[in-house]
Amino acid sequence: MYADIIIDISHEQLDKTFQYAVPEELENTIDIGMTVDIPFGAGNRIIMGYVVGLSDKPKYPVDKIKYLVDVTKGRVCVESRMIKLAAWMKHNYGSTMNQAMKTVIPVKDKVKQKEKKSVNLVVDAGTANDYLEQFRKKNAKARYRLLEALINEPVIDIDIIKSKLNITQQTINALQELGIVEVKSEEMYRNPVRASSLTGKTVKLNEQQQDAVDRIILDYDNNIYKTYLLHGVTGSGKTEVYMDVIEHVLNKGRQVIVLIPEIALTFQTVQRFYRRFGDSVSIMNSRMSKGERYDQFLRAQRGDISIMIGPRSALFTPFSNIGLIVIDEEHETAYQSETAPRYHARETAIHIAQESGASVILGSATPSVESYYNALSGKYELISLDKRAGDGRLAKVDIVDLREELRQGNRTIFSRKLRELIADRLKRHEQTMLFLNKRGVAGFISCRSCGKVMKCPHCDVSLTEHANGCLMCHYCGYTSPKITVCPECGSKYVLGFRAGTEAVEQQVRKDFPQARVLRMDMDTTKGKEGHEKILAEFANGNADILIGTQMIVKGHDFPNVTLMGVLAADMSLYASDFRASERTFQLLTQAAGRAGRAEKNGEVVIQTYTPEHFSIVSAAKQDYNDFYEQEIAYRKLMAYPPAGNMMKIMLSSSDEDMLAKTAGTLKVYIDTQCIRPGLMCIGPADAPVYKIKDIYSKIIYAKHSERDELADLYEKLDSYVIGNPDFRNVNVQYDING
DNA sequence: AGCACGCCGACT
DNA sequence: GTCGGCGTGCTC
Repeated sequence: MYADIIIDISHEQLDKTFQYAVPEELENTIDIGMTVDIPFGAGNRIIMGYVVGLSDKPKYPVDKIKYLVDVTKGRVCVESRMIKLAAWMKHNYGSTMNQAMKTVIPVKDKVKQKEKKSVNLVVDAGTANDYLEQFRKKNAKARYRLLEALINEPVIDIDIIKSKLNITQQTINALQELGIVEVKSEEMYRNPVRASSLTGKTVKLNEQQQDAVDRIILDYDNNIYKTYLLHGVTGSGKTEVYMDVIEHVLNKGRQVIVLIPEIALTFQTVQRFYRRFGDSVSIMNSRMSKGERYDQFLRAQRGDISIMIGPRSALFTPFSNIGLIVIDEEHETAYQSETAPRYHARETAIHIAQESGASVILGSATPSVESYYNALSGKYELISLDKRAGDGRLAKVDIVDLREELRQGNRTIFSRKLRELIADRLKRHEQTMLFLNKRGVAGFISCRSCGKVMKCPHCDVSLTEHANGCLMCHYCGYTSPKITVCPECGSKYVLGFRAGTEAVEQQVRKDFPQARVLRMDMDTTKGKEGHEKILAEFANGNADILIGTQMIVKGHDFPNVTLMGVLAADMSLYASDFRASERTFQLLTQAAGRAGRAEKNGEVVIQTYTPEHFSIVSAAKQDYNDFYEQEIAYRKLMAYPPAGNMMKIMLSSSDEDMLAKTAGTLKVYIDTQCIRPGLMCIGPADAPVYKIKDIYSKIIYAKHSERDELADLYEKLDSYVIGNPDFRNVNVQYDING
């Protein structure tokens, strides 16, 4: 008997199955999905591998086939559906089979918690220079290169050494044996989850909620498994709908996965599920220890639990009979993985559901344009909840035109209206939140006088400013010279937004010295604890004003907040990304939902240079359909997803010249060798952040109306890149519809 | 990823 | 020659 095995080394050249002979005594034990120990390579070193197939026929010269050693002890066997899922992800999102396997197998007992290794110089300058001279004489080029670099900079990241200096592990080992360097690895540590207790009231479903539940349950009982888009305005009680459907599914003896964006995975949310479903609920989060995760995995497999709540990785809980997958806040960007395979939890959930005959509920107050498009086209079923469940009221929203403020001579961060309202709230001892939506801001240029933003004439996304003052499009590479006067109105107030949360804090302290101010951003929330601490302090009323970025508009409810100020709504509007309008609408709608969720009337002030922009207008009206109509027209016009499909091909390398050369080669290859009707390819252009840690990146975009065409293109490009030695030091990543 | 093999310049 | 060191190719 022979076993097809994926080996536990993530490398393109090893990303295929290897056939091993199964020892007779293991023939009855071995099964697809098991982890086995195998001898590999010339040294027959023992590594791990995953069994993905079994057969009686050898497909490889029999004399070269080795025997596998054993089934790895202390590891759980994954079901074969997980291996199929991994293969699907590999094909759809572009990754090695090994990476896909690791994504799908949630528990790794040998946790490679992205430990960062660095090489440190451990001898003094004199000794180092002696060695350097010695290497030069002996013509030991690699050692010379390495030591030279280390003399300049005594601590260097091991990845950079290997890629940028083209040094192999052997050279590092050699210097280590000579006692010149040491390799140090930094371990990341994580916090255990801490729980406190809370109580809440149970809610009776209103008519609309009950309708939604009934519709889904009726289909379910008739074995119709669909994807439902539950479009419910803020406060319409989506969670209650989920819970009723979940209960029904559990009663049928099937299991449920509930996905929540990590940031919203607070104890409060989870507590609601605990209260209703008790011990059958389990949580997964990224901060759990390997032991805890391993337990979760076993418990799910044994059937001890039947509901798993967690971030996108909870999707891979090994339940035996999944009946329902719920994705809350389905529009959140956290549902897309940042590492290969760059899968999207929504698409993956739908795939899993189709494979196992399960339903999917997507819930959001501001659905992603993709999902709404699918709902309108009949691919998903749309269920709307437009009535607020409790007694909550919509906040009153005011849009303030900052251009007008400028004309009136007010050049500060706060409009007169906002300043007045803040003073009023201070007097009434109610709380204020000030929101600076800095998401994806990379130096766009706008006119302070007329609000005009410099955009690419071909791609209709914002141009970003480079160090030399040139403006550049990150989709197609279009460049325009430095702009000093507004081409629209001739004003010389053309510049980018530079204000950060610190600047806002200073201004608040200056204008309202009596106010107690809290600031929440990357700086003040080092680690997860900081985040919760600030929110708790604000909730307890220890501050009057909370200033922050996106974090403050997500999740938590503060009943005493009656004023929300959005300082510059435009900021997220002009990220150089075709989803900028969508993000802006979502953020503003969420922000507006923060004010006045309880009995007190809330007010929202949105300050902007472009009060007429549809994202801002429709967010102020809390009108999703209005927003959607205009946004989808734009997507259709530009053939952006969901109206078309777009593949992002990102090339990165430490060698700038090589990067430029290979990016050009690849573009030419696509244009000449991959001709297919309807394929459009733009670029290469510099990535939004061109240089990160000495690694340069360029991007090529390919558009096509059919997704499969792009997947085919990916396969073709991938094999071309692997076969071309020029790409040796260039990393190529693909991302479809990200 | 890591091991073996073949090539290349320096040294006995 | 031959030895230490580097780059390349292969691994069931």
